[in-house]
Amino acid sequence: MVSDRGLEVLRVIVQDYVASREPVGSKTIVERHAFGVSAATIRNDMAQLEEEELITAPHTSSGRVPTDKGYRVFVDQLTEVRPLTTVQRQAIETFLGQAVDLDDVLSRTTRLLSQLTNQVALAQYPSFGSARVRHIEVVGLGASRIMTVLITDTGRVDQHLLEVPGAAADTPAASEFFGELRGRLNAELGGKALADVGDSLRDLAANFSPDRAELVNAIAASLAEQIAANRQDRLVMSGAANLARTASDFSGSIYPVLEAIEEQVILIKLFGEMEIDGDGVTVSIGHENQGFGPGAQGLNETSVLASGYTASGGSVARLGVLGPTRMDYSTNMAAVRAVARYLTRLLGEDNA
Amino acid sequence: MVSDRGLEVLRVIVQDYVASREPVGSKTIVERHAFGVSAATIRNDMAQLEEEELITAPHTSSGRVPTDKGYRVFVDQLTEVRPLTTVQRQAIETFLGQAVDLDDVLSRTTRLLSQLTNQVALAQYPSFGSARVRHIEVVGLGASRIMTVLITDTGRVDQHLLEVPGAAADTPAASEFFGELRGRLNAELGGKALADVGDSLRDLAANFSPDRAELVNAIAASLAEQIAANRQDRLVMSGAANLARTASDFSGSIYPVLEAIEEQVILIKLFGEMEIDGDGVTVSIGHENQGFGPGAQGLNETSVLASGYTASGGSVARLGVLGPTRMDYSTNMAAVRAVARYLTRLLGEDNA
DNA sequence: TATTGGCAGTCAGGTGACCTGAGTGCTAAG
DNA sequence: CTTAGCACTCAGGTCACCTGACTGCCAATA
Repeated sequence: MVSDRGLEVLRVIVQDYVASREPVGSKTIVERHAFGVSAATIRNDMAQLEEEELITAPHTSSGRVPTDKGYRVFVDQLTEVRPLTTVQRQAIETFLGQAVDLDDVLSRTTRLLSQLTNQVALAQYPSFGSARVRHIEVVGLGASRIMTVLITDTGRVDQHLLEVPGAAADTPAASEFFGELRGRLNAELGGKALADVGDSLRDLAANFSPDRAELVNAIAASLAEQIAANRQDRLVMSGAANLARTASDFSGSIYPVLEAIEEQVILIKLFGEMEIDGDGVTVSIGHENQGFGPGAQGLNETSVLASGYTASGGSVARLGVLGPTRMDYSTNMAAVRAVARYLTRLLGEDNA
Repeated sequence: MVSDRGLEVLRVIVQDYVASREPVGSKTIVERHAFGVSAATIRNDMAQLEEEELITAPHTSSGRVPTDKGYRVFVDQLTEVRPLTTVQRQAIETFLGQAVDLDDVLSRTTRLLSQLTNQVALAQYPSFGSARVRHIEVVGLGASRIMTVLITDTGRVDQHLLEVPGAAADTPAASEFFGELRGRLNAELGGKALADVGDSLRDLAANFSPDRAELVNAIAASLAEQIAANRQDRLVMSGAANLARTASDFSGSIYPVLEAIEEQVILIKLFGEMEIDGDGVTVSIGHENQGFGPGAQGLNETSVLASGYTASGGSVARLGVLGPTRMDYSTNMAAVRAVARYLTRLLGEDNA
């Protein structure tokens, strides 16, 4: 077992290594921290930590470096999420407060978060899964072209074009018909969860005269497709340049890392698997990122910090940062948590 | 002056250097290309090329490398844009053909282009500048919340939320009023260029009863803001990982390059300055990218290829690729041109 | 038993000497 | 104008060497 002092040694190893980027040895530990024991004693503790695979030596005669497992223990037991400074909090409020729509909110969120952490920041669009229909529009755009617009209570707007030859969609009659259709759609579907609208859409044509059936069905199919296609979430990303800045933290090129990030599927899966309790911040470290498809091994030397935010309608999405395992967990976790909280407040009140 | 053979030498230097990534010397030139003269003669030609600053020697005893100026001459005079293979053409059609909306089109475009060129691909949203209003929606979303949706003939949809306390926007009366407002807005503004709608919006309230004036003005202001805020273009980007792959082509870190790319303003300015004739491809090489704001010197060692595409309504936007100056101009220019052409066709017919 | 000082051993990384080979510029001759 | 030849340059690889920062272990100590 590792003694209390041993854990304390682990902590300072992580902290010093993150700060200095150099393997830390027993001598520097006793010099920089008041342990009240000699370097030899620290060496004994370090031998135990190495036994437990919490630290490792890059080569025989060098100091020690935390392993993924070491970072894990550090994150779980040894670090306090230190609160942000008031200046930083204000920066969040002023910068995010200016956003005009959901796109803008998420774009600003990632830019802000990447600046606060000096890492790559990621944010997921609120999932359609548990979102509800707020409003549906059907608009004729010329003779044979119809646009459907789906607005959800998460503030998301998706449009879809469909082509219906011979629909005569720009006549007054069609306009009236669209009005009726719009009314019925909103009456039937308004407030329903997106996952549940399928059935109602299928029966839609029964409510209209048979000669309209084809058109109604085309529109219903378009809406259904719109919902299905958008079920797959999208990610917003910012701060990729920070990866290049910290390139020396990676053993090889940063190419596989960038590639894994652009392959958004991997991150979406990873976000999905990370359990997040309340407004906490979850961390996935190094090899823990594996198993999310080919390309995910590009994330072998990175850590992902994630938290959740809630858009109105209760739909939860993730946001977080990604960087080398050698990162300042304490500060970055605080930043992620603060931004997630603020985002929840913003989107909650904004769409209440 | 540089002789004809001298230019031919420049051409093979560029081609060989791009292919091999190594300075090319007189001996390898006579070995690999049938010039019918000796290495010494080539050396004389190279001395002239160096005199003209078209090539340079990294160090005394090594082969030569093209300068920015050398690439410029190569691009302007010595390269044929070789057509794409049928397979590649088909890839463009099938991949882009599946797109469902403008976001999707541009996202697919950049992913495709980055795959075709192995470089970073960029695409600009069609500018609002010359776009026209296709449709405007006004929707009540609860008691005090109103959403305006602006649809342009470029296929772009922008929504905006506004808060009007006490608007009672969810009453039947309000709904009717919104219908009237919607009708008037579309009648007055439909088909107008976005740049020209300002005046009409200002006079809008005069058409409604005075007790509605405040609300109408709020909505008009919202629409005006929506147009103004979106005048500034956005960029879609893909293939940043390719920069990491070609990292050895840059003298320093790729950090400043990535940073310049994320700072979209620089690229938007650069795109704006590049003159594009017809469906040609314009190239900006190395130092030519300077002068577009701080951070632009990050693009000192990159070249930007750009072409234009036309969305219906005549609004022109740019797309292109960015990579190290040491790139395969011939192939990449062909890819950019082909994608730009296809995009014009797609967006033209799709919104005709 | 836990801690300590001391000592021998290890090894990454820096330095300097050296060599090799690719490539050049120049000159004189064809 | 072209060519062959020659002397020169220099990047980059290799090798030997040294230094300094660590460690592991052991015997002494509190």
